[in-house]
Amino acid sequence: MGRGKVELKRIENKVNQQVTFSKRRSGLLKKAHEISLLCDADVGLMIFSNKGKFSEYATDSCMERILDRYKRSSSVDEREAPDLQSPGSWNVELGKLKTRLEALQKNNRNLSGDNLECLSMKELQNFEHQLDASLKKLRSQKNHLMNESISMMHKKDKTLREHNNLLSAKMKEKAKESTPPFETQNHYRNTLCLDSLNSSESTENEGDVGQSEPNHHIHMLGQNGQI
Amino acid sequence: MGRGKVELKRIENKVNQQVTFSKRRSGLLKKAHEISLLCDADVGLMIFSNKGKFSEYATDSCMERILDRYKRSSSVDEREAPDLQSPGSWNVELGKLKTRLEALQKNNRNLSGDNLECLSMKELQNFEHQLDASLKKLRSQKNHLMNESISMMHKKDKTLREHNNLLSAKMKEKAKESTPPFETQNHYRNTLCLDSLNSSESTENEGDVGQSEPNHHIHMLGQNGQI
DNA sequence: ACCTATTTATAATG
DNA sequence: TCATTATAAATAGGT
Repeated sequence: MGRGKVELKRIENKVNQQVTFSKRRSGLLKKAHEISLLCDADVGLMIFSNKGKFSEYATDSCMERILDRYKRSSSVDEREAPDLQSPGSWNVELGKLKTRLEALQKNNRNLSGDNLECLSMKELQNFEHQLDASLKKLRSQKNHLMNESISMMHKKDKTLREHNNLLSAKMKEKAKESTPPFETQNHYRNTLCLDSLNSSESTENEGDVGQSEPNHHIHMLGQNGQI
Repeated sequence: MGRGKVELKRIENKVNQQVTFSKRRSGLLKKAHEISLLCDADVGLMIFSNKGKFSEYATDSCMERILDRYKRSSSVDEREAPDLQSPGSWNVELGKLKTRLEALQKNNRNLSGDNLECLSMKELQNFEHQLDASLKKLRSQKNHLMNESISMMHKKDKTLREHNNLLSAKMKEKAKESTPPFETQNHYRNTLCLDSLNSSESTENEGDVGQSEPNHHIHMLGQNGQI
């Protein structure tokens, strides 16, 4: 959006970076406000510039409320600073950590597809294979989870059907007691069974179990909890 | 931004609201990521839809880190660069770095598909999308590189052929001077041309250019690689 | 900070 | 939801 297409990588020129930051920050805040207003959403946004300057937006101007909601939704909130007592060469440690951190961050960006311009063909291919492999593993794990949930539903279904049969049998008994057996009643019972079976099967087939391509069916399944 | 001007007020129609929410949410997340990457900013973004569905973005995928920083900055004033001279601050710095490093490392493992067992369905889906997007970007970049090299070789080929023609012409001249023209020499020239052409083409076709996902890449591709 | 040429985001539509 | 398209908005690069 501007006179040139923007490269998705760190802006090295400090001045440009600062200008861009300022413009984009206001854009981001504005859009956060808009979605909150238009769509009735609760939004919390925190921005620290590289210089440490802080900006925020929160629906109803109350970040605390959003944070509370966040904590509640993510249930687990254990907070503990790592204990570092050894008075030794912190200086050295710090340097090492920073180096390592930079390496990791670079890798992370590569893996996120954000820093590809400077990679050679061979490196690109390596990353491609790595990503492909990761995706396979991930999808297999996803399928595993889904299959588990499906078999669980099968069991549930079976249980329900058994219960249903039991109830039907009982009804039959009662019917026998009060009135002499009649053809119509048998027929009635069978119909009931079939109905319950059909409805449960159509329910459990509502998600797309098949591999590959993230798609909306899967979203809907996982939407509200862990399956 | 769209076919109609947007009214800055709550969208009453539930369906429209949901659609708009979905679109704007992805836009917001994207922009949060972009400012983080481009300007080296630390960003934390939390969104609850009106239905309660939660989405988030955090620099380095670690919301906890951002929240921590937020808490620190809102209680104690986190002005400017940390004072590395005071002995106590190293400790703090070190802790921060380690936290960040751990976050990155975790993210890295997840992106590499190494640590999937403990992820929820939702997290898995997030990572799947991320990986998919990365792979697309990566392949597009790969294609870009290949196209570049191909067009370079075409140029080279052209140059060589021109040079070749020049030489042939010269030879022909010389031949004219010393001996009367003969069929064999023409034939020789043609053979040479074909050879140079073939060798360059076999080189440029190494690797798979036409990888999957045709649609979106196409327009990204044309950017710089003319062929 | 202001100005536009462009690129992006997205509302409407199928 | 998904894709497409026409348009409104955001913003990169200049001044």
